[in-house]
Amino acid sequence: MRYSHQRELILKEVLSRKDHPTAEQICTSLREVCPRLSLGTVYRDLNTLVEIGKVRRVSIPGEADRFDAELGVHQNLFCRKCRKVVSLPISEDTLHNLVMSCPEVKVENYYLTVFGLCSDCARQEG
Amino acid sequence: MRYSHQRELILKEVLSRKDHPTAEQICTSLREVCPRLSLGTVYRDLNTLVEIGKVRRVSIPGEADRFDAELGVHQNLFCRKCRKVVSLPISEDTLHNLVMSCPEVKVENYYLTVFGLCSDCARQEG
DNA sequence: TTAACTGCAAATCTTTTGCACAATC
DNA sequence: GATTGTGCAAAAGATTTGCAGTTAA
Repeated sequence: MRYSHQRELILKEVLSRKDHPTAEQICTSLREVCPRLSLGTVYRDLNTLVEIGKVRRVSIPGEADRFDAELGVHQNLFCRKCRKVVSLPISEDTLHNLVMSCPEVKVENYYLTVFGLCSDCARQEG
Repeated sequence: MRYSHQRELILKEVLSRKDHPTAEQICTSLREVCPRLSLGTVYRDLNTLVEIGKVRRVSIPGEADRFDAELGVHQNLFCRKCRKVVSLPISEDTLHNLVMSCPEVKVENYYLTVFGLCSDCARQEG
């Protein structure tokens, strides 16, 4: 793989944001600095970055994929009210053991998506 | 809500299958007995059935949604080789406690999707 | 120079929707 | 008879892809 200006920009953007942006949001942001950037390129580069493990994809049923660079220990909550994705401190060990304990099948990866209200919205609703 | 022949057919089809079919697969099957059945209706009815809790939606990133009627204790594995969805015996209690233990946020629902190889494919690959 | 990367637009795939008609209550 | 549900086709939304041109090695 060789160097690409666009791919670097995209990686830097994902690294610098904490709001789990979509491909479209990343593209819109970056067009301020790279006006010709195309959405197709953003998708292509994000796929590459996910493959090489520099970026993580967060899929939410019925929504556009989000991307983040927090490769650490956490899973995500999708807020039904403000539609934000927030990180969730869930014991990776416990989850890992739970998933890996399944007999017969070969687990390679897993995804926990939690729905509900983020702390801000939960406070508001009481 | 009033009775509908199509909705009943769709529910019966989902109940009778164990292979987590997509809306398209359900539609194709049912056309043998109801040739005019439209895909739009299948989607509409499946959404209704999910809302009233008779059917469960299984979302897999990048794939069409699957539907099943197993409302019991289990989560799903998506096989990367044969692309089948199989049920997974995971301790619902442990998972529930794990998810519900998150502070501040209000968890309403959650989804564990596991990727890897189903038992058949795992055996083949060794 | 040549293979990988990009922009652009068109294509693909899944799901939803508008509307006129049909079925249910 | 009033609504709800359906079929059909078109639309919408997200993502991929083909191709011709550009760029990094």
